Amino acid sequence: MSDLKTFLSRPAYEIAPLLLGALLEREIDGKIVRVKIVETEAYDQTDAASHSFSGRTPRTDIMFGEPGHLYVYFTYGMHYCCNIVTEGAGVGAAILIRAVEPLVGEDTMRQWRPVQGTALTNGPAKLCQALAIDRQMNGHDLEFPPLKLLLQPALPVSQIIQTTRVGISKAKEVRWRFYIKDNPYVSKW
DNA sequence: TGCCTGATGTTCT
DNA sequence: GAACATCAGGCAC
Repeated sequence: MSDLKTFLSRPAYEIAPLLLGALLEREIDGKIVRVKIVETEAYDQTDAASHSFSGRTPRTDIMFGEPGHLYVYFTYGMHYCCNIVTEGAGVGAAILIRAVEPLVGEDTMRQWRPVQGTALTNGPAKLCQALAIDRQMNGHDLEFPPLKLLLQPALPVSQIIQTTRVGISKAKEVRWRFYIKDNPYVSKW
């Protein structure tokens, strides 16, 4: 198993803070876009707010698969959100990418999402639009183009804030949301 | 500045 | 048929 998949073969709530600062490299129409992950949320099957809580279905099949793949779902009739699958095959766990910071190719991202300022990527559905991620990317292996996850050294604990999650109706008390302190791209919700 | 609501499709009960 | 891991725009203050 690759280093990336070995790294991700642990509980989602352990990995979620470690993914802060990691990079995503996306290739769109031959152009490279690189962003830094600044906000994550962990979900697993013991968690009533998780898609995998009620068992494996055709929709959540990816979450129960091999770690290191992308789980893209469609929600509220208009939005995509993307998750990184963690733990082992058969365990329904994933980490929602809630916000990223543009590093390279911001112009390309604004072609897909023509807005000003941090609204480009400061929410889970927004970053999917800016990175041109949709259902066709569901199940993609993050070791390969056109979307790669590049791990970085863990951030100092003093830079990481841990809170309850947002935008959910169940299991609100679970403190599995992590974000980088003082980063302007962290979502306001 | 902050609350409220409409848009809209997929999934599961 | 209802719920939903959202967002943007409108209106009140």
